[in-house]
Amino acid sequence: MSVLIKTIARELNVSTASVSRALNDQPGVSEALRARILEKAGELNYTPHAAARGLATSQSFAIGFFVRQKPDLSAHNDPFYSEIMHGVEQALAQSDYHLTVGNLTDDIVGSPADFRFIRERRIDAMILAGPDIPSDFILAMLGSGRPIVLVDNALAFSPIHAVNCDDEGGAYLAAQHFLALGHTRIGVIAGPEGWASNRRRIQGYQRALDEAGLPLAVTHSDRTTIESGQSAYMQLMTQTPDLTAIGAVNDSMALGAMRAAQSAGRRVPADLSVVGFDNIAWAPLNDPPLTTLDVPKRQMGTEAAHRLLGLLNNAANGVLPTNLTVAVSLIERGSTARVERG
Amino acid sequence: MSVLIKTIARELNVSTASVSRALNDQPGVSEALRARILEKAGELNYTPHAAARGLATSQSFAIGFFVRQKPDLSAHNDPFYSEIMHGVEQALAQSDYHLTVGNLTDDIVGSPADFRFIRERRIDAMILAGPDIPSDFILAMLGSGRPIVLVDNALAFSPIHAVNCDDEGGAYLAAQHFLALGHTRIGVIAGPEGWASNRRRIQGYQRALDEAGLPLAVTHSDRTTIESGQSAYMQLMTQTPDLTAIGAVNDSMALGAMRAAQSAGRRVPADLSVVGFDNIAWAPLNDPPLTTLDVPKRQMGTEAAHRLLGLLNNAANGVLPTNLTVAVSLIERGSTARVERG
DNA sequence: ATCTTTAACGCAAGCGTTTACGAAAAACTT
DNA sequence: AAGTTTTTCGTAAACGCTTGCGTTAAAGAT
Repeated sequence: MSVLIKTIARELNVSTASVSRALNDQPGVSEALRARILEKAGELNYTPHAAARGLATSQSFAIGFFVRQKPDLSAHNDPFYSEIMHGVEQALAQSDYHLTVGNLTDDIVGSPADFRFIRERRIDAMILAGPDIPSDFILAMLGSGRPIVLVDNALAFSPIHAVNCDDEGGAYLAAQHFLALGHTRIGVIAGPEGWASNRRRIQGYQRALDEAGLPLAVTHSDRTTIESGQSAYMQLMTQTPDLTAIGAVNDSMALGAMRAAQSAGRRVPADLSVVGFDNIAWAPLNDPPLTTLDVPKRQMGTEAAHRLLGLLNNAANGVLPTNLTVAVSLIERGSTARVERG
Repeated sequence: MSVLIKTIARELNVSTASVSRALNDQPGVSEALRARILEKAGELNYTPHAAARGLATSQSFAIGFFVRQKPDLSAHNDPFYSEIMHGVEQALAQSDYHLTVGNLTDDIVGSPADFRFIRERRIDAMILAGPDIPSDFILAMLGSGRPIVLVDNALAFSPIHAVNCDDEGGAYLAAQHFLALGHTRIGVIAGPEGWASNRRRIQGYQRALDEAGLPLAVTHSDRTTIESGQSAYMQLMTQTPDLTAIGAVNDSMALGAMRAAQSAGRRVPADLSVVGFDNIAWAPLNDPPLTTLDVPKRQMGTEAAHRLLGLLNNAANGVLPTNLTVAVSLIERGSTARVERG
């Protein structure tokens, strides 16, 4: 019926042990035998049985990609994590591992102890994505001993592998862009103060303006949706009506702010420049197309996967946790312009 | 160390066979024993070892979600399949199965014979998503004997389970909407003639206009992007300049057409009504917000998953292939209006 | 030519389940 | 009360692979 290791062994009159060793490039087989085995395996079109191998080695050769979707995020329904996942999948395609996915629901983060993927040993390692994963949960997962890398998240106190984008640097870039266009009265629209990425993005703006000796007006909102962008705009403008440039902490808020400005009679970019963050899919489709910061989601995925594979190979000698931040780049489009003189 | 079936057996002084039977609700254990075993299992926090179980039963308890991304589709970068995947994942969360994902690259569809997920028995069943999967490949997968359901695809000649949206009905709805608004000169912008869903959508428009005794102008394009929407608009308008309503075969093309119309000085919806198809994420964000047909992606995913689970359970008595088409609904937004009189 | 080291290979015992099959006990027959 | 059926449970053999250990053969050292 199906061709097993013992099929090859029988046909070649060798032991299954030798076949196994040959197939896995392990020492203990002469080159001559190895060659014969490999050839026969190809000829018979042999494929290892994943479960059997898994049972013997207590590995699953599966990597879990688990994301925690904020309700907010599904609102601006952005293929952010999908893109990252594609990156992961792409990187894994070269390897022996395959990808299994899951959603970190409230139930799961609530009681990490019965996270089935771990308990049933269905994965060898995992990627945890999303800013809203409780650190308790992360620590619990860490306790399972499996390699983990965080994406779009990080632990403040405990060392762990993580890949994030350069929030601070990106925001700094945006601020520089404003300054280069001659803006001097600049504001930023942000989400909840608690989110780390939010804070870093604000800091980026702050640093640039500090360097230029200019003030920065900041408004917080409790969400990061289009609607909250609109209301944040109102609030910001009543405080500091003379702003000529607004940076938002993400594209949704930027879009909201733009809309609010437009319906208040201000033209973008003639009267007001605005830049977003993330470069979500419809940023270029807006009217005017949104200037924003592109975060290389795909690359973040492949980076995370490569790190994981590295950990899996050197599982013995613990690689020390690295915190990778990938660079973001400014995409100049139609929503920013040189400030009107006067 | 870790708690196994034999741990429970030893503690209770019974055989591992009984424990296994009790845990899987199989006959052959008295209710009394079953209860004791279940209790002890809970107490010890026992979890089955997936690989071992898989080896014994030759099942993996994994379901594959494989999508073929058209280059086109990644262009309008729409979380279409991600949404479907979420639906699948959600439905599977209740079951014993978990989800593993993969991309159907050219390599894979090119040589189905070495699709590792199948060969290494890593999955019990699969969902194949995307209109561009060659039927050769689908047939090859079918040959593996595993349950399969197609999403956003269907085989013309061979019976197979599939879930699609009601392309024809949706288009009919859109046409009705135009008619109700008083439009009489209506056109449609479509992609490649070869695509089945394209054809069905055109047919929907056609049927409604036939019933109303009105003509329908159709333009094809070789892609379905924003750009091709723009050029298709030009083409359509040179042929039939007096159109007051345009239906597009998807939202990207609709947006392209709208943009082209606007830059040609026509106001939407005052001078021209347009409706899309799919209700992609940025449809409501456009200016004006795009009237379109919402296809319930999430639901398509859960339906597909439920079908698969059904097949998995009745694997013995072959369920006859069903072709489910889910209803789409018209979302009226700002891009359509009553035709100007005169 | 003998002794020691090293490499090549086979044997067999796992890995943690499930599941025929058979034995013993319990439940019905008449 | 003895035979028959049914239920309950245990024994042991898979499932397909990996790997520690022992044996034999090859190679090196003296």
